[in-house]
Amino acid sequence: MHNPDASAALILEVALAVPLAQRFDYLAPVDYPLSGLLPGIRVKVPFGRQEKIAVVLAVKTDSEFGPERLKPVLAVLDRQPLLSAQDLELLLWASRYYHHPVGEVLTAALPVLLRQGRSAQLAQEVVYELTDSGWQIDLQQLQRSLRQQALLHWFRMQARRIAADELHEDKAALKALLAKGLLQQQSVTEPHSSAISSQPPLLANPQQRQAIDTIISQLGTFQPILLEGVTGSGKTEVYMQVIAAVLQRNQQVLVLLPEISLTPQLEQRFRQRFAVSMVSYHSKLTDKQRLQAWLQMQQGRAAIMLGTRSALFTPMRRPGLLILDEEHDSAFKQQDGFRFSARDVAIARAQKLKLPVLLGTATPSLESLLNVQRRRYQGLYLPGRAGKAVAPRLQLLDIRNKRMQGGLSEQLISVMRQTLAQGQQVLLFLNRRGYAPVQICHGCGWVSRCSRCDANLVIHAAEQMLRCHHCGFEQRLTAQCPVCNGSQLHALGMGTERIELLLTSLFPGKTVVRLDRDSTQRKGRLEDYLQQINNGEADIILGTQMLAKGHHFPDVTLVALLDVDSGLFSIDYRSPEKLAQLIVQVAGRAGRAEKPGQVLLQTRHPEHPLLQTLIHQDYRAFAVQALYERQQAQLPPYTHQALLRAQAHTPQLPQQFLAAVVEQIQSLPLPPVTVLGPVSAPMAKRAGQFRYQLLLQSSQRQHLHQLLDSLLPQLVALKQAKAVRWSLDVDPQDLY
DNA sequence: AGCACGCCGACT
DNA sequence: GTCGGCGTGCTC
Repeated sequence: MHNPDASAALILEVALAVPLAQRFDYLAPVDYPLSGLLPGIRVKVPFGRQEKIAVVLAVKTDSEFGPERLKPVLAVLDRQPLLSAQDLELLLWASRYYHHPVGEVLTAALPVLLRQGRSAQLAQEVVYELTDSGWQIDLQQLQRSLRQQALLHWFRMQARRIAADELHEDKAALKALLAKGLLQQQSVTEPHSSAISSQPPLLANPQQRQAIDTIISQLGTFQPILLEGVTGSGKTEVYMQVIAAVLQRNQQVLVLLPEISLTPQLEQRFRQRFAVSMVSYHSKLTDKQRLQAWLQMQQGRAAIMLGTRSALFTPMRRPGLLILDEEHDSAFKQQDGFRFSARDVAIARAQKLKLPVLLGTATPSLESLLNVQRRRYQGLYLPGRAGKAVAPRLQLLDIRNKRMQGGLSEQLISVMRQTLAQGQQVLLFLNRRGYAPVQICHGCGWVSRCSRCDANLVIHAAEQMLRCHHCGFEQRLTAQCPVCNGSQLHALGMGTERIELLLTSLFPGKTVVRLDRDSTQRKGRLEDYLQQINNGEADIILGTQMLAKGHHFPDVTLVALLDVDSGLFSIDYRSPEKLAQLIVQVAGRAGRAEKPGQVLLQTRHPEHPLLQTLIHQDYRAFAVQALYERQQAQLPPYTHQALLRAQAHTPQLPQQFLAAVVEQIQSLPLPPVTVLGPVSAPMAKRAGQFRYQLLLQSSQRQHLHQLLDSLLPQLVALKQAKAVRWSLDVDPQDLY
């Protein structure tokens, strides 16, 4: 362990996957060639009593820790760096920007198998193709095996070589066809096609053309671009033509989507257009598949990667372009552990790599719009719907002093009747699952409040349960009040389950399909329902937020949002824009070109300025208004925030902890940062835990960072911290 | 985060 | 007597 010539020894500074802000120093192996010791390689190191995989951040000759106390690394795992200098720089930047330990940030960048020390070797690619007899054989001859028949038919439809990882299922049928000599297997080392386009691009309209040209002209330089266009305005076509240009330059493209469910359809369109090697990357893949996809991109074998936010850090051999679709989507924010915004980090990455980064959306986030106003981003706008599509009509339904039948106004019911009579589908939105959001006792005033949180227990009538949507606590629904034993229990308010019952009684003979987390829990259920809807077997579709994304319902001609007011007056300052985004999304997804849909919004505040702008389907006018209100209220994007959450099993501990933090802050000779709190959080995430939070705000990003830099070591040192769990959510609005 | 050490209660 | 509960402390 002791190095005889410590002064001359090389020292490796590494990052380890531990929740510690420090980096660790190790002695480099003496006999290892110096040229192989580079930042970005992995090494195996002894750590306490364990062995861990670490990533080398720097190679140096001295250590503050004291060279004599250093342990030597056990092994060098890579001959080439896995991460380039620029990618490492990005990760270190992210670690500072989000005040999160380096080791854990690095963890986000590497697939599991690499973190575990697996070799970074690309598997030989196996492809399958039809043999001559595979082309010629009569499918009927395989009559006894429908699966083989189907697979062979699929190969004929594809009419190309198929990579092994494209065939997820039916290994048995594949084996059988290979054995019968109808398919043949080959190992290839070259990408299986070098052709860029397998299908010619569509003709772009003038606006698309202009956007495409503008973006292409900036390839090779850093430029964030906000591409704004409603559903059907042809954003995907713009993406594809720009991608074609990047591929022509022999460069790679990384495309990020907010959700896995959106990847297949885009993947399909891309595969039809491009013949290049393409990989996807998301959490539904196996560890092996993720490793291979990552390596394909890292080694430059794949030209396009399509993935969710976890794909953001995938290294690229020849980076050409980053695309982030549905830029406004909150799924781009990682909500636990290393809290980061994939959108913001993508922009930082593009800056480091000198690439354009394309942010596409129909409903830009207010931050992005402000950045366009401030000329940090370039704004491109696709005005109309491509083709001759007509926008749906939006209308407010004033329900002040109107007779209601459990959440539905009579006016809405009558419009629904007309629509259904014409054999068309109706779509209803209510963002509240369960039967009713709360149960109350008219005898004693008892309210079904969760004993572990501050949230209410929601009535789930089908399972006869009271359930907390925040901590998962549940108890049986009883006929008597648990406090006064009386029988005057009442369900207060409306949930999707209750509306569903109401609908079946209001519209007998009509098929109601309810889509929420409860009704689609079982795997494949959602797909079944969507199929049913698209087959025209559903008359009324009722659902929560989960309906808004990705799905298009061509036969729906009437959409109603049952409760828009809760979006207007929520404590969450982002909820008006979420509501606006929902409305625009829904408006774009219902109906088809020749029969546009009608969208009704039930409200008790028809004069509300935000609603007034929204009924004109003018998201931009809405955004101007909403931005102004945010500025008045001193909220992001005009201010920078950090939220310190503390939780413990007693209310006192986190309160004491946060009080100590406040004291620390006040004793620091630092620029002004507003401290709000400690306040009681409305709900505890984990059962039985009391959670409090401290909101730190500053109009200067630098001030916030300075404060956190001096605060973090003290936070770690605070003795109560052992009993109190805390997490920090930093939300700076300026990247550079 | 792991993984030790360490000191107190119910068990073959 | 010891197995194991999780409080506390450390990891180059």
